[in-house]
Amino acid sequence: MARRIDPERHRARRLQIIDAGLTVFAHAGYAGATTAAICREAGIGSGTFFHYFPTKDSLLLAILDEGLAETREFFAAQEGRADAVQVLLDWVRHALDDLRDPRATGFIAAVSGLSMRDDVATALRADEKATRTGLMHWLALAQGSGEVRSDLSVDRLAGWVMLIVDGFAGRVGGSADFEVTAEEVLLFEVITTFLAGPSAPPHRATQQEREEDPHA
Amino acid sequence: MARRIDPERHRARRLQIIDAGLTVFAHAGYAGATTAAICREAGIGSGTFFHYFPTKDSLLLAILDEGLAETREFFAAQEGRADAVQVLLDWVRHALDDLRDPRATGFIAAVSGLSMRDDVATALRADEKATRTGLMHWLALAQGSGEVRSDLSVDRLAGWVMLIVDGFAGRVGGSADFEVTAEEVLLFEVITTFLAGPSAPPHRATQQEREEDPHA
Amino acid sequence: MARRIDPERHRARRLQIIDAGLTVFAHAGYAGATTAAICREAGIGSGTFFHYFPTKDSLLLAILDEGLAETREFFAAQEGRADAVQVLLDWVRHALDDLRDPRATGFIAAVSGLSMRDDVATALRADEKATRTGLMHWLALAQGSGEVRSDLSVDRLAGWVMLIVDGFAGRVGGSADFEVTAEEVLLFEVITTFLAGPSAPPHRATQQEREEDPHA
Amino acid sequence: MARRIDPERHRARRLQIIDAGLTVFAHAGYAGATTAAICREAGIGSGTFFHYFPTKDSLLLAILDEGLAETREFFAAQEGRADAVQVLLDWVRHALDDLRDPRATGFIAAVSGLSMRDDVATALRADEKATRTGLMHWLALAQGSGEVRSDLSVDRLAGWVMLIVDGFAGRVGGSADFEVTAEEVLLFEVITTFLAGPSAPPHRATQQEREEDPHA
DNA sequence: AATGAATGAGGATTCATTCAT
DNA sequence: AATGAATGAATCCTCATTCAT
Repeated sequence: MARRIDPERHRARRLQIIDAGLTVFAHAGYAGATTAAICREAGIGSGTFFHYFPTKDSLLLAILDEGLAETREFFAAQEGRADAVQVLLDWVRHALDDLRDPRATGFIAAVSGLSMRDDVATALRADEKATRTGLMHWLALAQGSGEVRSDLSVDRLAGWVMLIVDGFAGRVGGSADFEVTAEEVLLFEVITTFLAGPSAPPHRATQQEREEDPHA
Repeated sequence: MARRIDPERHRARRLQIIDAGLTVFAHAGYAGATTAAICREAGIGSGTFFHYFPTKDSLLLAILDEGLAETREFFAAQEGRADAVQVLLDWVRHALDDLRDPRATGFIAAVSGLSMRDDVATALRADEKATRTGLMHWLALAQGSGEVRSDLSVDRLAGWVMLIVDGFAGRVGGSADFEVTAEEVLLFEVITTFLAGPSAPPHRATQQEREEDPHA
Repeated sequence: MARRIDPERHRARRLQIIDAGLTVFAHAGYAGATTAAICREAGIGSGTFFHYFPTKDSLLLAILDEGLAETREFFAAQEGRADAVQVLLDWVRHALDDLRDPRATGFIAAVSGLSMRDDVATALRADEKATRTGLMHWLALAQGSGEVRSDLSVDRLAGWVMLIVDGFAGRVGGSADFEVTAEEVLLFEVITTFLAGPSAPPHRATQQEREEDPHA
Repeated sequence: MARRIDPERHRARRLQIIDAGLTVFAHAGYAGATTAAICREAGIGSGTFFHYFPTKDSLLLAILDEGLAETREFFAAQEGRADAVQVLLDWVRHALDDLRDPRATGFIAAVSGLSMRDDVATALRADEKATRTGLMHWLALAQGSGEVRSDLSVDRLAGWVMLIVDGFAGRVGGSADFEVTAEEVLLFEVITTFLAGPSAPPHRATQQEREEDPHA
């Protein structure tokens, strides 16, 4: 009787290799990550690797795809919420959670060194578009309720929020003394201030409220 | 009349190779940049390349050194100025000018993929430290004159200014529709707002208000 | 009621794989024929393949053995015939029929590229020896009845008949515009002429002339 | 002062590698010929090999090209001759000389196993077309002078002469006891008889003359 | 018997680097 | 100083074969 194909097992192995790839890419960079090292990390033979991924490149793209899927899942999970601004901040929190995986920044750095490659660029664009689209939806709502500045298009707002978060991610990877937990407060301040816009700084208002609140 | 070694000529050739390296690294990434391609770009033979740089790595480090030197030159040129805040903004302008070289973002991306390597990390840290030190000097002055928020250390302020500028640089490289010239206004807004801090709205209009309403 | 091993079924599967091997070897050459491709062609899993043949090599040798068996069958079927020359020509016809299988020439070409391997060389020699032996028998009879030239040994005659047929087979595979059906007439002419020998023109027209002009 | 590019040296090295390739392909077949073995045979490092030939395939094609060039040279050297039939027989002699290189038949066998590959097929077709064209020229002349049968087109005649020579070449490689020198007489007989055609066997005439001559 | 996931030896190819000229 | 031919270590990948189910 034929051995049944077990999709569970296949998917598990695949994720195991993806995880190993993430680890080794993050530690050694893409070029420095030999398939042998990835196999060692995954605890498999080289043949098995190529049984699951036709090329080393395809593993990279699979990881990027996984990231895209995660992004989509995040936004799909927010559907139906009413507090647009909180969704935006939750996305930032979500991004920060990713950054707590010590491999994240290394991987991001490794991939950014490959952005001249068409396949990588396409995958990166897909991820960034999914994020941008997701953010724009809530930014539009927040603009509608007056919680977010209206002097900039939602597209531009989304881009700038991502810009700030990306810059933050770069620091996390770059400086050893830049800790997510220690710096996240400031991140929220900067983003909130930015979204409030020049004429009605919300963060300041919030702080004032706080100062006034204790007496209440 | 034996021809003496001409240091001028030597330095010119060296710069020529550095320039070619910058171009090819930016276009192809570090691993994708073969020494052969760099030689072609520089219009020299491979032997000549290794006459000037012992290894491909050393060329990369030389480029990074060049960047460090430029950073130091910038700050050296500001010495003696009295308008601290303007110096800070001039540094941002200076960084933006660098980004107008189309190779800049590609090179930055290429290098960030190598940050796990000790030699590269050291060079990057040196550059970032020079910048940070330079900024901190003027931030301290600006704090002293009350033009910059004092709730954060100059170290942290410097880090965050760099964070924002780095995030900006990442966008310039990443999205084709993110133009330096179109977006720089917003960059200045974000940085100015950040430096002003939550309690002091930085926007010009806001600043004018401040000047008019110092007693409040 | 334990299922007994079914030799019929086993033999059928074996032939199915042999047939697939012939097809794929012919299309892709020996090295280019992956066991995976053969399995696909045969509609079986790789495990099944190695259940029937211990190695890819052994499949090749089995195909060659099959050819040898066929050769032997052919000559066994001729036993007892009296018309030696016709048997020889029937063998040519038989060889031509083989060539009508479009896979034949591809397979022959593939195998000839392996003739430096001892096992293949041995198998090829066995086939060629069976053919040669078969032909020699009838050539000897034909020589005895004066229908075939006697200035050459039967061994040499057999070799040359095979040489011509092999050359013909090579053309069938090599040129798209060399059709078996169109060219076989000439093949019979050349072989007949060769077997008749220099002193006895074999072509019918020529023979008629001869009969009419015996004094010349 | 720059090292001068020495085209002589380059061509010599190239031929050296081609020669080694011919040897190893003939001995081991194409797939069995590792680039390492070719380099060992040529006495060079693997890097040098790929300095002269971008791929192992390209070496094979270069060898085939060399064969094509040789074919063209042969026919170019015959230009202006008046004895068409002798030119044809000289071509056969030329082909036999090639076969005296013990590597020739092995190489031919190796290549015929690759004829399903487009690049190889194209190269083989080019060689065969050059030969065919060359032969057709002299066959036409010989037909004009009545020395060669006219019941077949020159195209077909050329194909059949090549068929017979190819069959001969196959035997040289296949059987250890098929010696060029011992068998070439018969080759000339078969070809001459074939070209004379059924109605006027020229070889027979010649033999009759011989038989009559001794008495003269 | 049948399957296909897992394996790893083997091989083509790349490319930084050396060195004779 | 300048060159580019020569080098070989290092790496990705293929594919015949094994084996647990």
